[in-house]
Amino acid sequence: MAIAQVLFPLMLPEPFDYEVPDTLSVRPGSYVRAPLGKQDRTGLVWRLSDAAPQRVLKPIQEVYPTPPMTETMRRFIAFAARYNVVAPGQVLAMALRARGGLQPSPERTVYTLGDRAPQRLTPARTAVLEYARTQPALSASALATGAGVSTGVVKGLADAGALVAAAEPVDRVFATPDPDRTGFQLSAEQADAANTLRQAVQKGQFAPILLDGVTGSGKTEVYFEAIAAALKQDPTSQILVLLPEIALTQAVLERFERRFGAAPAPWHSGLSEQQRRRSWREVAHGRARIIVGARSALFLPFQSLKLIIVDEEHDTSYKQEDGVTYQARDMAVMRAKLEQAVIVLASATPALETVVNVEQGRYARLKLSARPGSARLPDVELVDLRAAPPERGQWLSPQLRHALADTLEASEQALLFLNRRGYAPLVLCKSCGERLKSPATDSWLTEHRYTGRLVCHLTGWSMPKPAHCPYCHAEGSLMGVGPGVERVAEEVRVLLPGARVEIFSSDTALGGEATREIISRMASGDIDVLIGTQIVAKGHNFPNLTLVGIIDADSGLQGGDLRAGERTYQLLSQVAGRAGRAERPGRALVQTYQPDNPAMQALALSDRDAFLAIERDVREELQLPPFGRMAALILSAPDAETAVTFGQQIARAAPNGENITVYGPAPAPIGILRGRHRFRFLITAPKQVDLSAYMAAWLSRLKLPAALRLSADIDPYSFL
DNA sequence: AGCACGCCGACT
DNA sequence: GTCGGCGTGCTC
Repeated sequence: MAIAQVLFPLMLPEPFDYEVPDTLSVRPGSYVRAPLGKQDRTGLVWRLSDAAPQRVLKPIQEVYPTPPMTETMRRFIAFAARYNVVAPGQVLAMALRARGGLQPSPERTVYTLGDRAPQRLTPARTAVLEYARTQPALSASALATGAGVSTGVVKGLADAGALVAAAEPVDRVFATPDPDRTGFQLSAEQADAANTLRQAVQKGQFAPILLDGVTGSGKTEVYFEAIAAALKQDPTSQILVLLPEIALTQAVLERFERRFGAAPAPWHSGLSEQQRRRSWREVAHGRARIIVGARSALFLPFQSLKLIIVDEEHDTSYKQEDGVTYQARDMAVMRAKLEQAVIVLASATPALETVVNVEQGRYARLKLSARPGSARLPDVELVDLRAAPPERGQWLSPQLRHALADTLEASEQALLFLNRRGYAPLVLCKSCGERLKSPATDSWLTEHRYTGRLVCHLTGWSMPKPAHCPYCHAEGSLMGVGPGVERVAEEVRVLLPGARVEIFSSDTALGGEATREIISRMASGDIDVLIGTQIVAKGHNFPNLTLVGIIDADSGLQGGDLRAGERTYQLLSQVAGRAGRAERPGRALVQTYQPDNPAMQALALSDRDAFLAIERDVREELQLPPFGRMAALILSAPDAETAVTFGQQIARAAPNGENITVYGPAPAPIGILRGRHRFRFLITAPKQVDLSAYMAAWLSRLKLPAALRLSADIDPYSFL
């Protein structure tokens, strides 16, 4: 009797054994339904074995009609689980996040014109037949709505034989992309880079390549050629393009569609259940060729993955912090290695880790230096706020005010960047001094004037702005402190009464439609001053934009984050790069209280490499990543007291390791979240130490009450 | 993740 | 006396 070891998408320590009935064809990687406890659950056959069973086994109930998960993918799941110190089942859960994708598409009934005319023709019937003549096959309700009648008329015509019913899958297959459509006109430098990528793809081996190109140098056009090469190379090849969630816009998908004549399969958190199962099924069957998605797309069960693109590879949103903690860019490199695929990391401001990998010969580098046409990088000027601060209650320095007025005078556009949503990031009571915090979470409430609410940006909780202070009950004493985009907009409207001012943040641009509208109005010159958060940093091209103002360049430098300087540099240089993309020269004004900070100096000189060199030396000196390793252990408990008590116990259980240092427990950066108190340990070790194994050993020694939650974070991003 | 088992508070 | 709270542990 064959035994199948089935892995379930649950937090179980190992796969479970099942009997394989003779009637079923079960292979390693098969998706199966098997009884677990009271009910049947979906699992994955991890291995087959013919050892004698140690106990009476339950039989597998069903094998789903999906091609088995490849051996490579199963090895990737095992690797990701081990590396990130979670159960393999938890990683499998990420690979199976589409109920319904395992089954064939549901079908619906659609109607086309038949060859028989109905005996009796009423006006309603005529309307339906007329409408059906001009349309492809439609459902009864679509036909009825289109013709302005009820579905009964459609049914009647079908019964009479005037309409013919046919079954059609609800989830359509994705159209095959065409690599031979004319691509973009490439410059010599771009064509060189595209050629190198093409050759790497044709070799069919693991090859990590940094595509290092300044903003506007055409990285996308270049990696499109690598995609075209992979499509041509092999009719089954699949290509994964990872984008930061915020960059996954309709406009980006349309760009793929223009180049390849077919829309790619999308994968991100905003998909509907139907779209999700469609993408999942088509990927698992190997039919979807190009998949464009956010970080979680990395865990899709590809059949034949030949090329991975990680666009904006430095972007911190590749670091997943909720649930299973992982760095999608790093996991993508490992996946490419297992798949023997090419991986392209694209960025104008690559992460230090990536640059060091290039330096040490592990990654190749392709450089794109020029902006096509006559466009130049903007001149960046630092505005020293210590010397010329804005007036009280204002956020624009005199220098930036003048520049704004000049820009509008010249009929050009300006962009003001402030990475703070809402009106004011802090609300306090003038009378008792209390700061308003989110319930059960240690985070300030942000005032939003547009909606009149106080919002917690961490949990999404909100309430209308109260008339009385909730603590001392003074009336009208609540005051918003500090700037948000709404307040800056208010200031600009006073300064430039005639200007057309618009706010662009995730609050004002929730739907894809609103986002597109604001971008197209900016592009066509219908907005004079756009005030935006991080959302404006990504890839929009505004030809008449000549002034970028950065309101608070220092905001990213606070907080205990070893990458704070790097991140600030990356974000600000990306925002500054929005200015002057067409023929007009651009100018960026950076307001800062720390003009001597290396990140600010590098911005002013547009000298990324000098900045990275300094940053690199500091990290090497202190043996920080990527020269040393770090991990965090996060403990969360319903109250601070238990957290502290068990924190001591956990600290005592830390295994000894040569050169491994354990710091903590200390309150975590987000000390209280959703009513849970969080503490954390920080672990540092030399590069060669296997910190994942160390963390796993530590966790396995602990037996704690279920109310406590403990999770490891390998290569943590924020710490202190 | 479900689901059952089990041991302490307020109800017919 | 029981109904039921959710803490703990098991599922091949």
